[in-house]
Amino acid sequence: MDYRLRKRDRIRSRKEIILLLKSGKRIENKEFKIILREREENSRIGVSVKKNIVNSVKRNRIRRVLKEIFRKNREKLKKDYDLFIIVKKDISSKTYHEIESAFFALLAKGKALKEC
RNA sequence: AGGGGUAGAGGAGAGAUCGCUUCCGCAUGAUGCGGAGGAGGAAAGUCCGAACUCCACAGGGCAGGGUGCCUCGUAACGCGGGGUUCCGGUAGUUCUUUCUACCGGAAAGGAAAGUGCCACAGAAAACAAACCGUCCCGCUCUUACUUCUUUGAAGUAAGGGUGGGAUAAGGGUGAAAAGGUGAGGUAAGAGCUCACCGCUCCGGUAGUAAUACCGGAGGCACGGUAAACCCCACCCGGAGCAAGGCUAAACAGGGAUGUUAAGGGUUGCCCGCCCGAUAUCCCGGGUAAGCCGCUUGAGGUUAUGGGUAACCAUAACCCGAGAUUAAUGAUCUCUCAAGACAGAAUUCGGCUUAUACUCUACCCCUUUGC
RNA sequence: GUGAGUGUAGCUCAAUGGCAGAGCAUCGGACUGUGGAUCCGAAUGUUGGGGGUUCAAGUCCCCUCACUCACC
Repeated sequence: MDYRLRKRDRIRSRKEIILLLKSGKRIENKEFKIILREREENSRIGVSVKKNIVNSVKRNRIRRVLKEIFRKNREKLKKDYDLFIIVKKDISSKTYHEIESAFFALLAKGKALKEC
């Protein structure tokens, strides 16, 4: 399995994001809002952290951790998706593993994961 | 030894695995492989100053904004260095005033160009006058005493009233009361006169200067506030890398002006200047994908020299991020003092603010010892 | 990137440089069998924070924090 996360694996234009926001399926809890839509092949990710988390170092860490989680666990997705994650709460003080389990719990709620 | 302040230096390290991104090389034809590099002292706030680019010129006046002890540094600054004066603290000195040293701070030009303001209290708040009071003189009333033979009159003293004059010493206030203290002087007083201090003016000396010191003269005039208006001196064209340029794609055009003067530009106004036909302006429509700008620069490090210093000069060596949904990360292990504030977006010079912990220098406080 | 504004009692807002107020809300009392309404009374402030100018600062000046808005 390829664990890399190259440019083609990321959602890279404003136009695409607006389209996704209009047409995608939404799942959310207190921390995240995930918008996803099925794709033919090659899952892609985009992360947006709200500015109410004032400190930019914290925003950067949250975004990087989420990208890392996606990179390592892409094969667990049921199908290929465009996946846009909006972070609503400051979760920068949590560890990688706490964020990971919270993220998977939400994805499972949206039935986007393979059956284990 | 502990605490505080100011200034400065640093601000976790090592290993393994999996990634991201820029450049170079090779393979190749869109990705692989290898190599090298990859956030800060504040990258922050956007409070100042510049570079750079465009607006076809930037020139004058008014308006507006900014700065304001002196001097040096700088590309420039509202920044920095050094000095002056004033203020605060500490220590010493002195009966006290004062003087000296060290540390810290200051938007520190002009109040004898003009205007405004100075609540409450107070007699009065800026023109020094009125009032109370003090003193002298006149008139008058009351009381007491004395003198004259009595009625009564005169005189003296004290007190009250009133008129004229002298005065600014005193008047409970206030942030501030018209030089201060002491002596003389006077009817009472007063820079009225004198001594010391302060102040103003003039001259000299030292210094580039701010200013300091010395000498002389003047009886003293000039309350505070310009971070109130204002005056004076100096500075400022406007916009900002979403500047601006190129390529590609897409769309729908319409209107106005028009040959020497309408119009337009010069982003507050006037003059002036400029543009003026495949032109200019206005309205409407379309696209927003890529490339350049984009990192070698008022650049760093070291040495030598100059300078009290900020800084400057010369030489050698070095190249140390360049993204665009936006790289510099994640996990695990080990070490210790257990890791703060915090993330580049055109680029520099400052200022300001945040900052666990460690260290250095100076100053202050507390305690203990010599 | 550029520019403008706001911050005062729990809330909404006032206040020429001169004793920080109003309305609503809160609390206590009266009225009522009880509650509401009404009447009487009371409490409430580091004027976002720090420093400066001034005799005196919410007001003037500087720095700073938070928030809001506008334009490209």
